[in-house]
Amino acid sequence: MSQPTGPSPGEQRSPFRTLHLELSSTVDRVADELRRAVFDGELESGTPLREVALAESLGVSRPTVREALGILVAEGLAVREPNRGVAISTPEGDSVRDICRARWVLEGAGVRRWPDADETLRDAVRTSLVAYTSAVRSGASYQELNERHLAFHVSLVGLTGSPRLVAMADSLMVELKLALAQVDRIRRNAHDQADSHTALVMLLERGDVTGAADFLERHLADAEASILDALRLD
Amino acid sequence: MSQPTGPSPGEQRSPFRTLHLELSSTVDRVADELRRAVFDGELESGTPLREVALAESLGVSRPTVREALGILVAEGLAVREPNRGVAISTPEGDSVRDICRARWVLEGAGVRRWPDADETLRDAVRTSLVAYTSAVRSGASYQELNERHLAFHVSLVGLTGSPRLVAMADSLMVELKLALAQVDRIRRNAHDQADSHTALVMLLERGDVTGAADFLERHLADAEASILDALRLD
DNA sequence: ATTGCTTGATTGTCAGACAATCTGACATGG
DNA sequence: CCATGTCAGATTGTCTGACAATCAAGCAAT
Repeated sequence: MSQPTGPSPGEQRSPFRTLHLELSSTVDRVADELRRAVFDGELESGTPLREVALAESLGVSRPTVREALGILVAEGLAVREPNRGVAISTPEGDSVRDICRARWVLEGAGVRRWPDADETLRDAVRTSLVAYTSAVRSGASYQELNERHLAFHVSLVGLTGSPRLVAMADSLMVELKLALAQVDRIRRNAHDQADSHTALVMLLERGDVTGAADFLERHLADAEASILDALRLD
Repeated sequence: MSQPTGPSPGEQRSPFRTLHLELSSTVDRVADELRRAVFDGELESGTPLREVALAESLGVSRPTVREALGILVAEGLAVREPNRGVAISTPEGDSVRDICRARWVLEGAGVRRWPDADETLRDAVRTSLVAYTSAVRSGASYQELNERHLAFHVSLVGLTGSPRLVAMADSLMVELKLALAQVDRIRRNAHDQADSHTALVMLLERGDVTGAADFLERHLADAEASILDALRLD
């Protein structure tokens, strides 16, 4: 035995554990580019995504574009009507309400598990909070503020310790970003919510879980009302 | 105005409201067939899904198969390793635990909303319960019992009134069905859980929401232990 | 005003092809 | 014996080109 510390073949015990190689397919890069364009407001809600036009524009073939569009549709960023192609989703009032309701279920579950959660998960919440607040103070770009803000909320779901719930929260945030991109097209009012979030974490650190849950519920309700108001949807 | 009752062009007021035409693409049919084969145990966990072989077998082209495989992967039923193709997922112990934890979050949220839920949603729970119990009494097939059983649990999530949470629950059930299909390959022990479910609904009808929630938590914990035991995973 | 036809555009699906990559076996050299 | 280099086969990732089905719009006809 030349490797006394790694007898099991499945688990490599080597000095290269920290190395990673980002191998991305063309399809993934196309999907990323489309997402970026949507979130940056370059593609308005309802815009049809023609396969041939995109293929020529991006310098890839039509099947590749088609597969990328399938990903966007699966994520809810776009909708496909049979034989009519796919178009950027238009966030309805019902969608926003539904997303916020689902957020409350997921994030509330995370907050309630704060006392029992692993220390590393609680630390993830703290670090995402400081990442957000420091971005606010340093006057980061609007896109980045949104990103950090939503990342904080996802880290709350992370308290459940469930990768699947986090994935669901991520998917909700993607849809939310779509709605926000439509709002920001009109008026970019990323009002500072750092204080609110800091207060939430302080309640948690103090052990007041139910207080934090109530606070979160109000916070999410406010966010919903704010988005609906900005979208001018009843 | 020749249509005084339907002035808005988006809402058709015609006598054909009940008609529906199921238009399904080839890709969807391929995906359905693959799902069926997995759930029926024809495809063992870990089986590689070769694109050319499937295309010839099903009489469709490779891009069509490829797109269907993408759907399966997005659902979590299969995994894709770059340049190595996709294979049926193998349910790990961690996956089962995670699925059950996520189930508890979603279904618990539904149960807690029973008092405030719309009457039609509560009725959906009742009807799915009788659909399950009657299937049990009539000695329905194993597949159908599973289907009804999981449909009842999804109907609990439906109490939240959130389509997205229901979709998430559906996705969890699909993964659960995959794990159960592996179990049933060995021993088909769909032990009768109708009594347990009936007791849960009776607690709800009585207005004992917290009691129902506790009952559900135990029920889900038992289910998790049972599946893990059957899979012989620690 | 409704129906029917025609044209152009777009998607859904197919067939064939090629390069890149993985697997496994084999050969080579220390 | 072990590590490395090499090769053939298999499979995927992607491209090209093509065709039928469907849709939208415009126009003609009843």
